[in-house]
Amino acid sequence: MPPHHARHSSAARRNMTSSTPNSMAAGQASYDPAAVERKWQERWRVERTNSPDLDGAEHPFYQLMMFPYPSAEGLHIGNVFAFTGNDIHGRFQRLQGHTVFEPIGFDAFGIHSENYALKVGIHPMELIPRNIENFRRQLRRVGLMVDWTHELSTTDPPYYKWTQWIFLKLLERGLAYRGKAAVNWCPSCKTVLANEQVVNGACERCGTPVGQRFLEQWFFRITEYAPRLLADLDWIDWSEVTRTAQRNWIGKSEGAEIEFAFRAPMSGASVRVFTTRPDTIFGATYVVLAPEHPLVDMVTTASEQRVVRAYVDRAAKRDLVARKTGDREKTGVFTGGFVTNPATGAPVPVWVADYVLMEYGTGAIMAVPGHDERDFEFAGRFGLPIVRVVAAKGEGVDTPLASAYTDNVGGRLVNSGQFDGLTVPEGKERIVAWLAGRGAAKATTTYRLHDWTISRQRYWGPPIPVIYCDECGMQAVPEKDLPVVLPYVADFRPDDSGISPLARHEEWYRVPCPECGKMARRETDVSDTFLDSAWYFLRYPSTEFEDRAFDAGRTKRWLPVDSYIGGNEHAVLHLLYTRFVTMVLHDAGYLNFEEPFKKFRAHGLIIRDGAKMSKTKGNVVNPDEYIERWGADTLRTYLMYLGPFDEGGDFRDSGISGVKRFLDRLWASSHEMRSDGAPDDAVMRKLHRTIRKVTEDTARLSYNTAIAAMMEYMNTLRSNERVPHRAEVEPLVQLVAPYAPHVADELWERLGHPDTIFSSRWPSFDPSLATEEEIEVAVQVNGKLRGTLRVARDVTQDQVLAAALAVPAIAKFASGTPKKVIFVPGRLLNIVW
RNA sequence: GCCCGGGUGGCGAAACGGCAGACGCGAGGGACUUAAAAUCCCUUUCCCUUUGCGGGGAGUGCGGGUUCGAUUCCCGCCCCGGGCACCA
Repeated sequence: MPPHHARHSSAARRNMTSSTPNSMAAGQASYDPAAVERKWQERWRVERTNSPDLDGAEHPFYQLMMFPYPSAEGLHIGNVFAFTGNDIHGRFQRLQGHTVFEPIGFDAFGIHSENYALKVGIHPMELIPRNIENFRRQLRRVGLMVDWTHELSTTDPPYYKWTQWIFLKLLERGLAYRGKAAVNWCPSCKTVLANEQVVNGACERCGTPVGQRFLEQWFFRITEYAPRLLADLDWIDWSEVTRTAQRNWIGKSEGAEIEFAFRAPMSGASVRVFTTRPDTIFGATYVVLAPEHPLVDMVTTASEQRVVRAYVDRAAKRDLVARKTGDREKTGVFTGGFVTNPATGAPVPVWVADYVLMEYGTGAIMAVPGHDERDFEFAGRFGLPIVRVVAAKGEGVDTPLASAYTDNVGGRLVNSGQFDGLTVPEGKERIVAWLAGRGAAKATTTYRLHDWTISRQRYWGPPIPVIYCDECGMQAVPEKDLPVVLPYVADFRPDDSGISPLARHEEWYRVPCPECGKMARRETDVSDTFLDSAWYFLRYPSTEFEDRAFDAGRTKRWLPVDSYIGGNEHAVLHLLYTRFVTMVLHDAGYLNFEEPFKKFRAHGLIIRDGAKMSKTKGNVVNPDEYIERWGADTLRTYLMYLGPFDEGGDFRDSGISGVKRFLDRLWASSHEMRSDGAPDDAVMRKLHRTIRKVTEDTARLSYNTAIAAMMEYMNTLRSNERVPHRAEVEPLVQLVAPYAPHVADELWERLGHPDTIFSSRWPSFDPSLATEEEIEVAVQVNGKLRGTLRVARDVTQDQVLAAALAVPAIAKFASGTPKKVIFVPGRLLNIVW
């Protein structure tokens, strides 16, 4: 149901095209967002308003938003929310005098695109450009300050040439390697997934339970960077939630590796375990190996061979889902072998159980059932001894353990020989030192983070630039031969073989060896999409250079990114890989910074009717509809007004009319205002307070309260049908500009300014005007509010107290001299009798 | 289970430890108008009391605590959302 202005729209449009500066007084047209937005989007394009001088900017500001994946469904309202939040910040910085670069691009490679292409039966090379075109159209309508001359798509050969180049840099530095490994295999997408892409044991993309496969894969040695990736989190200016997520993902654990020597008949060998609780070693009553552990065969005695073999086989077949989720009932088998507890000298049995994971620590643990829940459960189930070695206050060696006692702060060591009575931290240190002295232990740090699997047995990605030669072995594709272009192949469907579709195209993969010239074979896997997006921000300022990934001068001027705002769903994927790649390029001498973003802020999620938007739920909001009905300016401002930007919010139709009304009133005020005489003093004070608040709130992304402040000022401007003065209105148009750029530019022009409002300077506030002369002070008696007083701003405590005592409603509580008087200047007076 | 968020009117939400509910939506009433729209004005947490003006009390998920004063800080719970999940 289009609002009131619909029937005026054609008249409005006529009026607008003929409007000239200063024509406002004559025949004001009502606000027609569609016409205004069309006009200004065109003007900005023609005048290149949003293309900064990348080489000459004196105060560069790089505002980066997370580039979208161009889905067939088109732009999502969540994208609009995120981009608007970025755009407001970028426009605000520009009004502050910065030269702002706000680029956008498309993250168009990857499984998501490819799966959709398979579903609709259209080749991605046709589908993706179509989707991108639709995204461009929609993005333009939102009115973003995007520099379209630096647009990029990860699927363009001039872009992925450099993605491949980055792969080669990692290869050169020994950070890319091939290895056969148990990998997550999605049977539906028929490809390998990184750990980060497995959600609850299922494929992040399609939801199919993920299985386990052993495949030869390319890995990036991100674990080598774990300590640095972790350390920098202490100082980078990022949202705390994101830093915490990364910290947890990297998962640093300090502890020790301890050797448990095998007993006869295998004397001489030993198994190394990792533990974070070396203090509990006197309570280690058995040792557990992961089923994949290389020592399993060796330790297993002849009599146990059959059972152990069967268990190991079953574990190998059991996919990672069943093992990592669902029923977690502990299982395991005894190997028949024994090792010696290096602290007690006692023999302890060696078991195999799948609750121990090969990929973490050493793949073997010392089990301390008394002080570890999992070990407690396992020991209970298999009748293994449970020994107490830590006791809380009031407990002794013999206090029975109904469950594992895992507290590592309050307890004291017991049953631990010479170490009895120590606290847990003391025990850790002393026991490790003691064992280390005998060569049986060393303090170590372990990380949860795994190396990054980047091979994808799929079609839609950049081919990994490597050639295998029977004579010379694995060869990197020489830089001059980049890009290795992804060929158009009609049959790009993956199959169960675990081999990439490109491996079916001999005409493509047969190439001469760059070293010896004999026929060799290209790598037929492509790389993970997350590699594409790990460096895109480096490319934007340099899109016109074909002979380098990023130009040194441009990079020096524009990077690192000043402000990056995006969804926290990327906290441990994109944002971690990006930091890693940046560090590697820094170490390789290509960048002089190792952290890519000076500032990162996570925004919230837009939901609908309390639920995440999805096609199946049918609650997807199409931005086009809202832009048509209300205009982009209203939609933008409304999305920001919904709630705190970092929390997101529930998108409902109710409320959007209030924002439209606000812009209508801004329009009306700009036309009705008077220019003669002087502005109202009280209104001007309110204006300066508003400028201060909007400036502060916009800077810290508190958009909802900034908008509220502008609305409040609008109420002041128009209260009791007063006619506002030009000096009262004009600055408001500027304050609104980051939020509702089209209407602001239109009104700015109508106010007689020939240039875009975005080349004007943000209004400043006068601190003395921003302060009220008279203030209201709350008067409390014994902490309870009993009245308020209007007093001069700079009154003293005694003056307020005297005034308060003169008020009967307060004086009636008086009983002698007050025990205490608390005075908060400008706020309140509390009298305690 | 662990780690993050969050819980405030009919609704979305504000609130440096200092007048809880700004701003907006919705609802009700009024002015202007032939009428409508637009605009402007008033009311809108709950309970008690008062013919009215007014007065009193309770109240920010629950229970404690610190403080002259707590939505805000501390301790212990409950509920909702998200993430991680046998990580030794």
